[in-house]
Amino acid sequence: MAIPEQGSSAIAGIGGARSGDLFQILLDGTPRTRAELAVMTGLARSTIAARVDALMDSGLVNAVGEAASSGGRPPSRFAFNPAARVVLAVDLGARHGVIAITDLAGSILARVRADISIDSGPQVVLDLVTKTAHQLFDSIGRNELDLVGIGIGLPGPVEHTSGRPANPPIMPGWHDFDVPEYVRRSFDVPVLVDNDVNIMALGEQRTHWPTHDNLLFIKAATGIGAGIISNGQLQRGALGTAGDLGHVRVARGTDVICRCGNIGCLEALAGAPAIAATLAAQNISAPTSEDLIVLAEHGSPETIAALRQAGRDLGEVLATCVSLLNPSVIVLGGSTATAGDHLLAGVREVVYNRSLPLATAHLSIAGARSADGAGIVGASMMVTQEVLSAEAIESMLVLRASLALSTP
Amino acid sequence: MAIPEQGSSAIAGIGGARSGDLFQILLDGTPRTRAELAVMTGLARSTIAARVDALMDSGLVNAVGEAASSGGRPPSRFAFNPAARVVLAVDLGARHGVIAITDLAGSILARVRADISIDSGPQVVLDLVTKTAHQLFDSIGRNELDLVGIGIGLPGPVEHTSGRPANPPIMPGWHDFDVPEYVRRSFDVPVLVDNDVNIMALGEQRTHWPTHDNLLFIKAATGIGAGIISNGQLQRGALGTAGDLGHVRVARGTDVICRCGNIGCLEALAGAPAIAATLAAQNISAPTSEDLIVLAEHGSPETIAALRQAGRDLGEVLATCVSLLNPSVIVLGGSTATAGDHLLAGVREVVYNRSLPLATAHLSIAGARSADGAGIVGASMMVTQEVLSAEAIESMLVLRASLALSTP
DNA sequence: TTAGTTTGTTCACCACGCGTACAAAGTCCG
DNA sequence: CGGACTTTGTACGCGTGGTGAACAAACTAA
Repeated sequence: MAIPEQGSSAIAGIGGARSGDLFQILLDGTPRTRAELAVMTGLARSTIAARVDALMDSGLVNAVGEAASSGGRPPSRFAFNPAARVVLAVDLGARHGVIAITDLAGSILARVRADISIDSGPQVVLDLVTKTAHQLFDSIGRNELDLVGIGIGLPGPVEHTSGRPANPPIMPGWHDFDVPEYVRRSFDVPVLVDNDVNIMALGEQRTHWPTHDNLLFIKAATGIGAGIISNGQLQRGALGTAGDLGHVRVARGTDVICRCGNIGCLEALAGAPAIAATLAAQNISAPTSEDLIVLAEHGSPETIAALRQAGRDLGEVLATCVSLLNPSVIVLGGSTATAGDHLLAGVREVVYNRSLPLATAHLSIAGARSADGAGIVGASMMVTQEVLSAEAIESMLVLRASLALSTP
Repeated sequence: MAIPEQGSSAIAGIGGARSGDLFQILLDGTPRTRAELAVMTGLARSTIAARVDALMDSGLVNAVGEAASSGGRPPSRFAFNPAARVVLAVDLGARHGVIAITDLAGSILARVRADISIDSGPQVVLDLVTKTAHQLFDSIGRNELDLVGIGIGLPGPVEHTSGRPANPPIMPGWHDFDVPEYVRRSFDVPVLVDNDVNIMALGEQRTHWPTHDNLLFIKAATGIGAGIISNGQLQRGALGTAGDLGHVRVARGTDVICRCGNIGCLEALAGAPAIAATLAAQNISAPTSEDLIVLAEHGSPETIAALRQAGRDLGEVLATCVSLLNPSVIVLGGSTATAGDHLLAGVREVVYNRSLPLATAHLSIAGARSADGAGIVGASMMVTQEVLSAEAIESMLVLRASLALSTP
């Protein structure tokens, strides 16, 4: 005998769970049956059926075989289909950039690394990006109409809401340039722009630390910057320059002059050029970050010592950050962090010594896990987070429905 | 001739703006007409009328006279009625606490300052709080049924989601005590608990800096702590200990031992006891913060110098915080900040010198404006923010409607 | 006073979602 | 192997909520 479903319809519709909300449940990728979705949402089975149909029509949800029967007719299962659409993810550095097409789960379908000088100015750089993007679409034989959005990471401060760089030091000509507007001339989809460190932080958090809502990502290379995720959200500050740790003063370096004109800046002590200079003074040549990595791998004592000291300097600043933000993880990325675990060791040494036990008891300090491409994944995530939101899905489905009506 | 209202009903209901959402618009206090609300929400005038009626029935919205006619029947106007319900706001310090009843806008209707030793333990303290609360209700002659929630600020780290203090150093017996559960035995309403600094930060931001979404509040007294508002939201960190700046190392104090066992802590240099000790070494007695304020007002050069130096030490730490968080305001509160503008001057001196121009160009550093009671207002705001949310209002109205049906 | 305008209220219509009924497709047991 | 049972999937009547139009009320302007 079938159990009568649900009671009073006086409170019907209060939940207000629409197709978009249903989709949010499926976003984790787990295949689910209609019945499971019904109990999760509290909606009637008939309603779920209609919603699932709409989502299947759009392609965003796929049937993925049947589940085991529990004594009756075996239910079919449905899951989010990340392959339904694609995202264009762009990570631009000072001298080169990575342009990639990913699916909706952030998996890279195609990628190209190109030599791009960011100082050629926005038009030149972005034209090259869009041209490369068209080629990528050709190479994987995918329709450009499947593109739902573009995410771009830039090596400087960006006002994320408007997508305009704000006084970027190494990006002449980019100040206040309307990146989304320009890119949308080539691809008419949402264009989201952010600082490259923020994007890497997002990529690391979403892929490797999903249970940690308070993560501090550090990129240590030529410059030193931080991406802050608090309460699960990227924190960008008032002008989008949050995380700019390069020019924080460190006690040790009272006599070191930084390129910013101040003395004792973290970057002037622990930035990649500073480490190279330290080694040069000991007659060790390591002009590039690759050199540094090789030296560290071969166990050069001077290199290891220099990296460890850089880690201590960085750790001094991070100890303050830990007290202020109380993160549960610090992730160290960037070329300097990749050269063995020496930087990491220096950071750990100082942070665990300096901070209160309460703040460090549950604090992990780890190296970045997405060796390369954290930026790409983060750029893709930034887009999907916005484009796959309940509201966005909802309006997309409504649009499709009205189109279907007008062309029967 | 009347203009036909609205078009296709195919997209009807997509907005999903219910009574709760309507109420959010009215929350700013501005009186509005039904017609204005209709264009703002996009809902039909008839729908607005029903929603407004429901809100008026609940008392949360009041008619506030008529607006000027624009050639036809003059419209009546409606506005949020903060007097409809009350909030119990409690701000507990180490040696005394303030207990107040506020309206829904945070205006204080009645308040009492009581001598409470926080180290008497949670039961004793909270019993006194609830007893005092009952008396306050009597004194203003208001029904306790009008109470919608209780906000409590405690002088130590609190896990806000559960309302349990986490290893608070100066609150023996409070660790992991379920404050909401205990208080709810006396008043069966939502009980929200947070760190006192967080609450003060919230109060300052909501009352005096509503346009600044990135605010850093500093309380400088015996201890030194920060409340972080980023992106309009309080940031509490992984364990609720974010903002614990007291034990960050400052370069100057390499030989000062702090009570935490470490050396060079900010608190050991710039905390109120440290300032008192500096003055005592110069044969100036200022054991309490009131003494300090009097001395500063009378222009004692030693006092001013000590405060200014404390400001510089604090500024050194805040310079790092500015680089990390990129706030648009830093607000200095607490007894030390109240003793003239000397602490403020020291902070400004160092922060503006140390930080990059980009971060400080639009940065204000100001003294707290709610001389007293920022904690109370913040505690009240914390409650209203939750209790007046769209969802909360929605379910309250639904509840009222069903009660009205059952008792005709 | 009268025409015109805008607000406030009532009411029929319509779409959406719910719950029920029933067919379809399995499992389990004799 | 077939019938009893269980669970999924689909079709359909019904109630609710929101809309838009019609109309009454209240005021301005000529």
